[in-house]
Amino acid sequence: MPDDDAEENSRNLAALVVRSGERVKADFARAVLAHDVPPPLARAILLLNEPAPMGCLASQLSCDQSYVTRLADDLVKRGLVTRAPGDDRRVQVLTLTPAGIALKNQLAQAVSVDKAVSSALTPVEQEQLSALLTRILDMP
Amino acid sequence: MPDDDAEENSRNLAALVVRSGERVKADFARAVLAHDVPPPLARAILLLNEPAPMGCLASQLSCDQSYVTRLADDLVKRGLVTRAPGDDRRVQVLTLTPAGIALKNQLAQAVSVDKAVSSALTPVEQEQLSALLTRILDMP
DNA sequence: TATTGTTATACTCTATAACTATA
DNA sequence: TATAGTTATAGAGTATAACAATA
Repeated sequence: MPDDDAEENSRNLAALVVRSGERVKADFARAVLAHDVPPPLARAILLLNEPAPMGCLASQLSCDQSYVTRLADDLVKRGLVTRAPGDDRRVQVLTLTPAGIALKNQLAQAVSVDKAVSSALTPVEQEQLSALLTRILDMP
Repeated sequence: MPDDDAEENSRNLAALVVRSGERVKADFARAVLAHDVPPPLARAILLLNEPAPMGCLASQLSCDQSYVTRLADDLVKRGLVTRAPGDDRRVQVLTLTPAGIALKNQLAQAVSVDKAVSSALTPVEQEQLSALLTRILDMP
């Protein structure tokens, strides 16, 4: 039955997509945990190229604002960011401290060295992969 | 600086791989939750084509055995599987009940209908994607 | 003694709801 | 009254460690 084959193939492909995502996440986690930074904190740090309101970070991380509060608490406790009111006094702006900047550079280095994705594929293949995955993500 | 570009591209690609995996997982979750089955339970059910020892399920799910105990408790409570000692009396064999089989068929149907991956791509493209992702997963 | 599974506990990541302060 | 952030709480998914039964 070719129908069953098609179905099984597409299930395998789905599983492959999931496992690849998990592999990339695991690589990221390994790289940043070596610097004693939990992955969610590392993600936030790497996004903080410019000082940013907490709500902005929430949308970049696509998570709830209350979770950003939690992350920010942790980052401040570690001396990696400061929290200061913005022009609109409701807004709290997060800014990397010098220690935060130094750590961000280390993390950027660590995650770029530890890149299963780019070391496995040629630039052309990376383009192909990117195009295919974009098609999936663009599905309704 | 072309180096920065390459680095940024590979970071974007990594993010794309992660997001695609999350998309597929979210589609799976939506499909099975419509049948009142939490995703981890659904995964277990779909793997139970044949009666299987718990340790076998643990390795297929790549999770700890103690977690399989938890899943099995839940599946038994729902009347979807039975737990019975095997030839080696240390082993507990999980077998789908008739209700479990019926649900498995419904779930298989639901997840195959709801397939962003295969509806977004032609068979040839699916082959390409599969090959590229396999290369990533085969990295040391 | 090594292996299979269970129990109790705890951890990580994240959301929801109710709230405060500012606009 | 709408918006930004905070607090307290809770839930999903999963692991670790100590243990029991069988081999």
